[in-house]
Amino acid sequence: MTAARRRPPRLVFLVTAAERQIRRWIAGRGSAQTAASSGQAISAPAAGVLLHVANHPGATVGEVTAALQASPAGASGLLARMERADLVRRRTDPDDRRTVRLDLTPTGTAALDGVRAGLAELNDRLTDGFTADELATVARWLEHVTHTLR
Amino acid sequence: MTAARRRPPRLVFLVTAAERQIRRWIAGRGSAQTAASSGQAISAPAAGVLLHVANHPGATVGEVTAALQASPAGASGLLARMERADLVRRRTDPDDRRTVRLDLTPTGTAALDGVRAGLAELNDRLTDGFTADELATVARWLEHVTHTLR
DNA sequence: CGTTGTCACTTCGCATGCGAAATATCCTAG
DNA sequence: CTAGGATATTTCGCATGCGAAGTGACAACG
Repeated sequence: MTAARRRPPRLVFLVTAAERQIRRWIAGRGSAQTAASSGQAISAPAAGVLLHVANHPGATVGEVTAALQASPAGASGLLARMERADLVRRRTDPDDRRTVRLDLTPTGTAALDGVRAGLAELNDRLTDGFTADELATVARWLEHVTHTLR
Repeated sequence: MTAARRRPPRLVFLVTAAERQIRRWIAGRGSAQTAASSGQAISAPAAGVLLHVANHPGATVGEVTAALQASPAGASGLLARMERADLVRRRTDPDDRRTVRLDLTPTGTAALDGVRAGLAELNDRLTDGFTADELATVARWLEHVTHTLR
């Protein structure tokens, strides 16, 4: 059981599996707790959008794209679905009609509390049993992954 | 910069971003290196299938599903695409015609070397700059995520 | 002013992945 | 032997995500 005994497992697979498990959890239990009031599960990327737009009203699609580290196409699709779900509103910037500015709808604002609560619970579960140092290592590694493959 | 200084970033987002980055890397640079000979990028789950079936010829769909920690539906779809790409063959078990047994095609077998090489390179990049202990912590955390949300 | 390039975003075609329902096959009790 | 349940896999509808190509709008040069 000593840390370095076993040949390090394939981290690629572990990350893939972990991400899918998170997605499943959000879709499943999440629908009963994360979104609580609204009743529908809000995916991690969607939650990211809600939080970003809440902190930066009038944010552009490009800003959201950067914040999520997604592709423009992916962000566009996500925002379209979120608009269909009445969570955000898209509005063409009158000063530069190429850019689209985003705002939360009342529904989106109302969903915020549930999102924050769900995120907190998820974070609690994910961090449970690990020291701050260990979690810092994990975070550093995840950032390393994101940046080294860029 | 001390480890525990900043409020721990939202691990959920980091995992999500890292997984997407891995997927992008495989699809992009991967097509030129991972699959080398065959020429087409092989996704992480597809690589998992190839390796599992190589080690367990005649494996069933259920076994692959468990190995990948995927849903039966997801595995089924993946296998359908892999069969379309001529990487695996599906054959009904004559002793129990509900189960489907899997084997690698010659193409699939030929792709194995490239897959292993790509996986090794990816693993090198992912582990670069981290000690064995740190990586063990990361692996332990990823497994914790997978299991605690189950 | 127009032409030409750049920028912001969307659309399209595809891969991946899920849950729920359908399908086909096997097994077991009566 | 057969009805009913269990099991293995697929199909369907949807969400997510990407790259490439398309669209519309600004900008800069002549």
